[in-house]
Amino acid sequence: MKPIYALVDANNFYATCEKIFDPALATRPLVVLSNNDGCIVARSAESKALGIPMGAPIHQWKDFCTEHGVVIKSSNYTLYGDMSSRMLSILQDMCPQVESYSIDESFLNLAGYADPSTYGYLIRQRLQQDIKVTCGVGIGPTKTLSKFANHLAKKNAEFGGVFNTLDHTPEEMNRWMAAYPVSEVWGVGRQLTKRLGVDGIETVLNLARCDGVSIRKRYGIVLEKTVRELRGESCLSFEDVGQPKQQIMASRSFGTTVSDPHAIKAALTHHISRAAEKLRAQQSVCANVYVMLRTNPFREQDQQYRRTTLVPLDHASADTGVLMKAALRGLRQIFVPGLKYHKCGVMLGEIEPAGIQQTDLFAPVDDPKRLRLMSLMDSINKTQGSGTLHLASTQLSAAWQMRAGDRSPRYTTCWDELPIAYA
DNA sequence: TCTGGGGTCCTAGGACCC
DNA sequence: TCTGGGGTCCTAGGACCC
Repeated sequence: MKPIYALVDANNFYATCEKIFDPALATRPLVVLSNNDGCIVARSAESKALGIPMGAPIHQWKDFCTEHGVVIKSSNYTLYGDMSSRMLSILQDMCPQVESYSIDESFLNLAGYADPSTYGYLIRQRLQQDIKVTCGVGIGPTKTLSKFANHLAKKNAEFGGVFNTLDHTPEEMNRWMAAYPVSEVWGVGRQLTKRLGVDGIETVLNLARCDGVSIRKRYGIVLEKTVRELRGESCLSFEDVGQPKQQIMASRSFGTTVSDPHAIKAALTHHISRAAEKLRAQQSVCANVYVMLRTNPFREQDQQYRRTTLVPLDHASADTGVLMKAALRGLRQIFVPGLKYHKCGVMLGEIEPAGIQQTDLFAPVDDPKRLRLMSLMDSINKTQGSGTLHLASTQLSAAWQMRAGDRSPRYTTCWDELPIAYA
């Protein structure tokens, strides 16, 4: 049976999470900042109404926020992550096939349901009731159409939060597609919008009516799939939850510019620890470690530098110590003294499931005793808080730490930060 | 002063091989 | 004088997503 895709997407997810636990904020405009308190990554409905744009650097909007009483919050991923998994378990309870696409979005397969649209309303109601999260539901025969339907559901109040393309005639759908710019299509970003505009393709309908082959020649295979999906031909399949990641990254900009190699080393060892933890959590090993280092591209007055280097391991590993040694070797290769660095990070590549690597008798493998130590460390860090236990080689240095001035409490995961109700 | 982090997929170009 | 071309692998980088 062909799948029927329902995209369930929470409205203003981060802002909503903040409001749920602090009723005083219920009707106030609110924005949530990125890591490091750099730019605005989420806005409540009231902030959107004030015209605050997504992604804006907060320093350009600080005065505006003060003037209009906008509440500014640092991001609290512990809280959002926990709310996200609650949302996911409700969806999994309501539908056997769920693909978690991002922290606040999932695709569901509603094929076989007697009335997908009605079920969409039920899903919406249940999320509202159980966790106070409002979402939009877009339903269609392809992922790209369900994305577009979701957008229509959110933008047009008359649909009550659910839009199903299958409930509309082709003529009606054409009218909807003609009414929205091509930039609303999933997979069409800024650059493509510009190029398509030059070619006279300005609305969703314009794109849907393009010839697949010529689009492929001019724009590549990705956009060709998008065109076909807009016409109802499914090209992107359903992926079940729990696929192991093929790359694992950990990177962060420094709170300030950093030139001291020891501070960079400290940051890098921290990133490796986090990445290795994620690697072990999905029961994988990796064979490559990429190290990235760069200056701040926004500071045009500074000398610019960015480099990545790949360090292959001599055996696939999930041992923090092994990965750490490789990362530090990479850092020595690309570090240039005297520059003002802004960000560093690591990426683990060539990831495969642990335990099935091809090895011959003489190829080194991870030391099982060390692996038991790692898994013990992981479980303690999981329950007692990240960083409770770490390898001695993980250097502690405050020089590069993030800023997060206005983070709300981790209401749902930390005993010390539970919400308090006064009777 | 202050501009995120994590992920995927595709493509172009160089190196290398036969 | 004339000095291949196609396949594959790797890497870097770009585009997109949220």
